Amino acid sequence: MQKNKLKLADLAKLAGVSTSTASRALNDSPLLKKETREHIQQLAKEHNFSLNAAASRLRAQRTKVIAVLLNLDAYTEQSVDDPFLLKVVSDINLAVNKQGYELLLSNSFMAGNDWHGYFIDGRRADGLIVVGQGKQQECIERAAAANTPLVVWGDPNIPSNYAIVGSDNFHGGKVATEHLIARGARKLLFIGDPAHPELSERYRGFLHSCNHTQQDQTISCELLKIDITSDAAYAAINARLLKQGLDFDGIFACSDMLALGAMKALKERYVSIPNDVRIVGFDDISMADISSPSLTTIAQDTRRAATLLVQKLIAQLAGESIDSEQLAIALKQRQSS
Amino acid sequence: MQKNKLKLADLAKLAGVSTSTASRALNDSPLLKKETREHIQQLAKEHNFSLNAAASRLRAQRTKVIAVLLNLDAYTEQSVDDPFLLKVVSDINLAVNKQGYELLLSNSFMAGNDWHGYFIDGRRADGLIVVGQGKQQECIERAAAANTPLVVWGDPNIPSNYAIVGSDNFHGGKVATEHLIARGARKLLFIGDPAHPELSERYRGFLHSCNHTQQDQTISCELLKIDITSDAAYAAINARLLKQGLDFDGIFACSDMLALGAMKALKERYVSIPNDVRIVGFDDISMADISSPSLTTIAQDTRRAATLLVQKLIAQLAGESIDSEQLAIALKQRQSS
DNA sequence: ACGATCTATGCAAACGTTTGCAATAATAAA
DNA sequence: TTTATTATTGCAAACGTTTGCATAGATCGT
Repeated sequence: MQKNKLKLADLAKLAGVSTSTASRALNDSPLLKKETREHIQQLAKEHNFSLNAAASRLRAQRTKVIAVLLNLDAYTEQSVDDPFLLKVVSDINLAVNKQGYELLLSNSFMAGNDWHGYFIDGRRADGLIVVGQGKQQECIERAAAANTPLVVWGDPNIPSNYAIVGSDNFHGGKVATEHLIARGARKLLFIGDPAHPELSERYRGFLHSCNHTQQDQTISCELLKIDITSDAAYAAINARLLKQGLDFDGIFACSDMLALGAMKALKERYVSIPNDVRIVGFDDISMADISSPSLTTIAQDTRRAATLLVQKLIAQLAGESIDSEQLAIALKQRQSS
Repeated sequence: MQKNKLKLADLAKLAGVSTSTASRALNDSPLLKKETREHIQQLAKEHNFSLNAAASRLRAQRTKVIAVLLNLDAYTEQSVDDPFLLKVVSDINLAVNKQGYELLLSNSFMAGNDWHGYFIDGRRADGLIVVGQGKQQECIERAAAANTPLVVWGDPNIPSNYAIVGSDNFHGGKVATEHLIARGARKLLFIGDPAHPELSERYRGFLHSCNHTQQDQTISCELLKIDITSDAAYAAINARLLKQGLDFDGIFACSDMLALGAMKALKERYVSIPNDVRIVGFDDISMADISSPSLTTIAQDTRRAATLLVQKLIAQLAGESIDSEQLAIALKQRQSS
């Protein structure tokens, strides 16, 4: 706990070089002779020296920080509780660190409406990863229009002036629904809220499968529009069973949490899964495997998504122009279907 | 997208004042006349002006950033996916923002061993919230010894030279176990890993209840030491049932995820919950309520914990000395017991 | 052996704020 | 009126890096 923190100049003096040289050494500049560089780095280690990031950022006009913005309409004042979303953040965290960047975790509460001003002009971060397109995309579009280095986790099929990385939600919806039908379901329910871009694509896939599957029997499909919380799913299925009885035999839930909520309601009313009702979720959160019956679901490759998001953002920071990219999904069949 | 970003001097010129005045206006300095202040703030809004945080931090020697450090032995190279931990982070995020600070999400991978050097000397953050005490506390202790503003989420009963906020794990363990016994369990199993400080306290509570409960029959208790993942719990209970049959009638799992894993194994072997085996978890993650049977658990007040962590840290930044604080836990009885 | 090219380092000027101190204008006290 | 006090504002010096340019040896081709 030395009282006087070392500054670069002090370290330089210790090494008998100029501050320029010291600076270059710590930044691995190829201008320096290998010995000089290593000697200074060694010295820095010994003295527990660390650069003043504020000064460095000011001078270099570069922060080496990536901001992750949770863009969730509903949760403005509320803490996030969706395990899938948090997994995405966690994976992004890892990917960001691997590239030598730090992660500023933010949200609309802090950033306000002018994301470019807050993050970029404000020199808080070099670029932005937006998690979730949200119901209205104005803020993202404005930021993109202002040339903010920016990548979005969302549905790559949505037309946009910014790059999006995300799963093939339409295909995921299709696959899930085809699977339900293949497993014998004929009266299908979609639960979720298609107002969200990604969920809307899943719903499109659902409809597509319902309408295009060749079967001897006709397939009926229905949208049960609910808030995307497990509680809402539980309540909705519960109410449905009470009012109309069991008039469906397959559920495609737009997220695992919804599926689990629905399953709880079904089990409480002694509806057999998967015999009476087959059910498929989306996301493949860890609970999908632990629940019983375990939950068939559409897995998203968040690990790879995170890597891509960060790679693309960094490419954009380097001046390259980047494109959206779609990730393949995978059906994980388990006991619920 | 103005090409030339405004700097404070420009804004000042626009307002017809000096940069000093402009600076004070944006920082709500009481030195300024109210009109002046508001006029400049107004102007700043109009022009989407935002201060350069790097410059500000350099000059003021203050970052207005709080770093949150996920201190997890196991997860060094791996992304976190414990829903409870992520909920804690999310609650901290909220609390941090409410106090006007930003949140730097970090981990041992970035910070290395010299936390004081990295965060404080490096001017990346003003203070540190460490989530999880980890199996070995050297890093925390060293940082605390270096006078790092620092608060830890952990068990407040652990002796330490730093302030800890956390639940009363011992009492939680006691209450959970007493409840199991009250519900008729006699042969109790604790699953988890007491090597972690918090879990060790829960285990102590477990033992205490087993040994001090007045009952006609004697209570047996046993530690089943496993990794703290739901998979491990599933595997362990599964193996146990195969090898020794059902030789227990109550489980206290040191986390909900473990409890859910255990429940899955029990259900697969047609052990009735709660008739044959009562089970209690810890944390009260959202899945506890959704699972079926729903899971009795010890709820931790993460919302309040987050608020306290941030408050204490900020108090410490202001020079006050702060103490550890223990939060009450609450038994949530559900169907599993 | 001599200019030309290259390598390795130092000098000094930014980067854009905040803030102690001085200065001036306005008000109160005498 | 004069002086002491207070309320506002401006001046200019930091904060600690990075980096374009200059410089001085070292190397090389002829």
